[in-house]
Amino acid sequence: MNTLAEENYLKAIFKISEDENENVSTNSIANELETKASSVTDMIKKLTDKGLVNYEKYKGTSLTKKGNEIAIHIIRKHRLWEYFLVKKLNFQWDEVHSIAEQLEHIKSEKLIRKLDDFLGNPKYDPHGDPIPNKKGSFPKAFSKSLNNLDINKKGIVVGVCKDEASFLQYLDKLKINIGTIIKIIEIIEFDNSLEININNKKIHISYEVSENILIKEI
Amino acid sequence: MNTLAEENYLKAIFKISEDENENVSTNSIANELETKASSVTDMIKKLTDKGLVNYEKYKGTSLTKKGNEIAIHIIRKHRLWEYFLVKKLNFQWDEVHSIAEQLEHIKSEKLIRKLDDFLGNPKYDPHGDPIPNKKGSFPKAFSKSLNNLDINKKGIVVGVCKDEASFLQYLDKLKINIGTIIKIIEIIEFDNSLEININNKKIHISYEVSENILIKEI
DNA sequence: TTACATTTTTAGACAAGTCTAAAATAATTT
DNA sequence: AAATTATTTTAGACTTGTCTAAAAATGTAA
Repeated sequence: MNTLAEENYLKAIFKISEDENENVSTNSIANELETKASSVTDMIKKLTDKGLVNYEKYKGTSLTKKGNEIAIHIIRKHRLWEYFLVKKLNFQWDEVHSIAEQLEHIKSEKLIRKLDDFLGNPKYDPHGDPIPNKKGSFPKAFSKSLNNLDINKKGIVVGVCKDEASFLQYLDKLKINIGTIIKIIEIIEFDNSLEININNKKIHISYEVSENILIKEI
Repeated sequence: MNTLAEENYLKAIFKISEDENENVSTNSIANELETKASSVTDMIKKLTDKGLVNYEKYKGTSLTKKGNEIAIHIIRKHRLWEYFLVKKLNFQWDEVHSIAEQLEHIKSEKLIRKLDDFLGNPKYDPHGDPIPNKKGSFPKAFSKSLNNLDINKKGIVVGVCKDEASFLQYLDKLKINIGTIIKIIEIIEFDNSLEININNKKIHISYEVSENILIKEI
């Protein structure tokens, strides 16, 4: 059984590994967890002893098979709880992250199995992120970021890459939600920002925003 | 904000205070929490500094108003989660205690408010224990222990005083549940055990069991 | 390739919560 | 009331997870 701190480290390493494909650096973990590099080094040693990460001094860290499985299981729990909070308790999608960060550490296999069934075995969480199944395999994501959509093409929003409340609230304000249909009208070369069409209204969004919206081409 | 350990101490003190009406002893807390008296002394000092308990060396401990409120709030959360686990996720009543012991420490007022509404603002948990409302007041319990019921009288089971899995499973085996109707046939003077009638079957239970079954006379 | 900057690790300290062993106090027995 | 027993507290140590400051390794630039 792993402690809360250990679980958070595994999750952080998993998250960083998703983007960069090499060993993750000590600093990037420290950054992700808002802690100090020295604390990370200490914890990494402990996780190495437990066989959850591969680590060589000054060379960075990667998850072992076992560590990866645990990380995925925590993500599964996190996303199932987020789904519960939004779909059953009527939370807004920007409110659930911090509560799910607590709930994801509750230890009971049976609880998660039963919760999954109760929710109807959902495949995607309220942010459009795939929910791994019991065995740890993710449903395929057919999405791409909005900034990769061509001009004049239409896409349907299936998720977001950022779960900061401020970002999600901004999307709400723009009336962008899961299921919203977006058409690219113009790509401003200067800063890669976009003119897009939503419900027959033309709006302008920055490149950074477009990067963090996942769409499926239609 | 209080730590998990602090919350468990407050809960333990509350629980002991329910039975005995005086200051609770250091040893009784140690016993309840399966820890050592010296650890209790240390923690009690911390809780005193935080204004959550009244404490005088060698004289025992009691909850302050503030400490009492926190304890009741944790009990509210525990019982709401138990209700959720049994009524929504179809857990057995003997399985939920340890999971609820984890869930009760999740910090979010909004979560509990929404959970309460989602469950239909239940007044009693699956063991028949009253669920305090937002303001911390308990619904009145009109129950008494089965051993206090007179001979030839009938009662309906409304709760239990013990939530050990072995006890609850034994009750299941005897077909005693919330709502079961019990009639006292004979009280054996020698050991205060009881002959009782359930669904027209005569069975024999020990005094210890009868003590831990709550009934309402009918 | 030497010098400087950045990253990472080590060493030592600290807070929370626990423990054991010993001392202090309270309760009980004779 | 003195002696014995039980309870409670203190003192000091340990673990987990964190931190700061300094040392070591690595990376970059002239």
